[in-house]
Amino acid sequence: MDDGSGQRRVGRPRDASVDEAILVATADLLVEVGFTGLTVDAVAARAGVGKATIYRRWEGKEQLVLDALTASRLHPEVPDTGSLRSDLLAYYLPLTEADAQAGAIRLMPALAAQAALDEDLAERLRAFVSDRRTPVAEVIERARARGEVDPAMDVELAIDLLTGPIMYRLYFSGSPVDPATVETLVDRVVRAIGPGA
Amino acid sequence: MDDGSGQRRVGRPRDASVDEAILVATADLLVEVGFTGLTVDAVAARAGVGKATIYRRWEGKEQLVLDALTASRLHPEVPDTGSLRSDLLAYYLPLTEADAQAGAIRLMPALAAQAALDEDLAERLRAFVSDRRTPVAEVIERARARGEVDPAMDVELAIDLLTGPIMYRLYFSGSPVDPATVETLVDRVVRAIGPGA
Amino acid sequence: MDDGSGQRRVGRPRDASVDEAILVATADLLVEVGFTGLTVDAVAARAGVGKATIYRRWEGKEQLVLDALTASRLHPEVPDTGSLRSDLLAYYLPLTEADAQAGAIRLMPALAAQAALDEDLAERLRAFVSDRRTPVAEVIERARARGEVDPAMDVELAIDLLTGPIMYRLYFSGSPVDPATVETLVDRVVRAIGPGA
Amino acid sequence: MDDGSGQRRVGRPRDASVDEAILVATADLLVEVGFTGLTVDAVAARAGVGKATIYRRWEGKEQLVLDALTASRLHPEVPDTGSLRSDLLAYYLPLTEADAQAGAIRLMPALAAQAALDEDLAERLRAFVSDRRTPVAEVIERARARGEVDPAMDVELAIDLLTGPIMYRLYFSGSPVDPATVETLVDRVVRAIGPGA
DNA sequence: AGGTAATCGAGACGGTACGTCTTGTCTTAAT
DNA sequence: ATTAAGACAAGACGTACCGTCTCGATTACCT
Repeated sequence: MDDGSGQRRVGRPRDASVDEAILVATADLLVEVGFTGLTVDAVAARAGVGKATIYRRWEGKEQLVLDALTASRLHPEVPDTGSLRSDLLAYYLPLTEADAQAGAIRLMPALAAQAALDEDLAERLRAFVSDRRTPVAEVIERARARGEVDPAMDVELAIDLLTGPIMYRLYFSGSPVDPATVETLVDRVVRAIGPGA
Repeated sequence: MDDGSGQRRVGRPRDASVDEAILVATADLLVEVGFTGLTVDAVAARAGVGKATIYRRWEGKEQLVLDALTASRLHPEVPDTGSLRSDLLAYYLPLTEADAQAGAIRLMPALAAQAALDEDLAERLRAFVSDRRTPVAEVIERARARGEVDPAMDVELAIDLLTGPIMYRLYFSGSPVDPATVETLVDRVVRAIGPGA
Repeated sequence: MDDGSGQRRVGRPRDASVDEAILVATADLLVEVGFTGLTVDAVAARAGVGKATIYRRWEGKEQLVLDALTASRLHPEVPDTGSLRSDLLAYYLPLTEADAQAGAIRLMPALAAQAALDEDLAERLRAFVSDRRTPVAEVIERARARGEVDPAMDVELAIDLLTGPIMYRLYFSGSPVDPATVETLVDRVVRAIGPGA
Repeated sequence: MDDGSGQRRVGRPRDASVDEAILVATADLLVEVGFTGLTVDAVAARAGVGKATIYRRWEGKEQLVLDALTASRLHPEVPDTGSLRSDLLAYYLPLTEADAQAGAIRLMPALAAQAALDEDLAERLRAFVSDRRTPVAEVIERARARGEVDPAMDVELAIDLLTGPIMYRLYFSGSPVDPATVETLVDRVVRAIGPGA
């Protein structure tokens, strides 16, 4: 009889606490030295692990970092405040805090750059991004049920209208992402996706 | 004898054709191997140039790439078709072509990643981005003069509402950027920034 | 109840066929890839054995190789042809065959190199070498009894005079070790160790 | 106009002082940690040199060590004391000192082991060995001119009769190489290669 | 018969050296 | 002073091997 995984394992099984140690070391080092400054040797040393143990689990630095991010993700709660506008503000305003902008979100361009050369990484990156979008989709669908959103509006594009400008500012234009900006953005998007005139 | 720049020059003057050769080699290689795969040695070899010659002119790979991008830019003409909607479509629809998406635009995440560690590069990146935004700003201001845009609307945010979602899709979510999407996007943004109800 | 060895044994006894398989795999691989190219992983894989099983029996690669050599040794018969000269030729001429020179004898320098760092290995190496010298000692002693050898001659040095030049040629000088050379060598040594003038 | 080497050199020439520094560091480390304990990283660090600089000049550790030995060789003076016996003692007795046996000579087995896998190294090793044999050859030829050596005696084999037993003892049999032994050895070899009875 | 304990194949583990690669600087002779 | 060529120091990369360890399964001995 077999377990559900269908995976017959011989030999010494991988030590799950090692995965944990590596991911923690990676996350810590990312904060300290950034993506480019991160070396696999440093991760191995910090985690008290051999380099081979890292390369046995991940193909390279990018996959490792992506996993470190994924593992440390705080699945944001889906806000439910009663109105589309306040739900969206509840979701997006925390992004204006310095902490949020200094954290994991900073690493996205490096991953996107690498993803251009590595379809596997690109796939994982898309999954990661998609994961973060789910709460917003839920908020919008709920609003649509209440009649606050144009029935014809594509949810994906609606999310892009919110997240896109914020990321664009953070990464490329350097314009500030502050509460006032987010509020204006949300107001404009609420108008854009509301029921047709 | 001195030139007007007040710059005292001794010895052999720099060969301007060398700058050109380096930038062309850089641009070619970027297309072939991407940003991460680009090495300064390869650029030097391709350009038939010593590495010192490159480092005498640029501070590093990132600045070089940024200049290669800037040099090869097609300063897009500011469209003037009579309406905000058709002006914006004239500007953004070309981005849906495969060529455009495979080209220089692909390199932005790598530059953004590096810019996080290098304020000088960040400054140059912002300038580059700002440069590309000017035509859209002009289109929007013209529309505002015609009464098509809310007088209170912040132009910068308006541009972010258009460019942000497109870049976000290209780099992170992997969703397609096709003519239908761009058209829907433009329609929604036109509604969002139109004169208040 | 105890066996005569005074060794109290509990648990599953060691499988003797496993020793054999490991030694055979080692000997085969030595011929194929040489001492430096030999890895314990490869021995384990070839023998169909876990690495721990090897390390349970030997302290390391060198001991293993030395045992593989010892196990595969063809204890050369002590020649007895009636004269010192023909006895010595009977013993040393086989060494001029390509097979002999390509085989185990080739591995001696690697073991000697390692022995310089490992007194235990050095001891085993000396025992191995001494083992091979015994037949020659017997030949010489027999000759001495017949009056063919100087009573004052040290047997050990006599053997060194024969084996030393041959090994030196094989390992270091690269000079050929052919039948003519061996014959001349034996003739000279017979003269050197013969009864004093 | 070209120099005699016929080698047209462009680019920065190799820095000869770097070769020196690397060889000195190698020689020092060999004494401290032995051949097996020697790492290329350690040589680079000690020499204040990048690893690539080492690999640009040598193919690996063995070639480097061999060059370090060759460079540091003290071309032993050819003794000329008037008799074959005393010339040979003048040459070989110094080998009985602990210093001599602990030094470069200790590394020969490791090199010989590697030479079995690398024809280029084997060639260099033979040249090194041959170089050390020259003085003895000269001593023997001079003795032959004086009538102390059998005109038919092959000089190479004569040298093997002296050096072979000494090396064999040092590397394999572990028997001592002390002044008394060397004296006996020389006496016996002098008898072996003297003019025919 | 059941318990105990060392064995087995498999392979993960920490550590460490390898040889390659890239970066940005420096050195040469020639222009 | 600049150029092309390429050597240089520094240090990260990903691979390989060593000798140890852990796992589940086996195989004897000893109650």
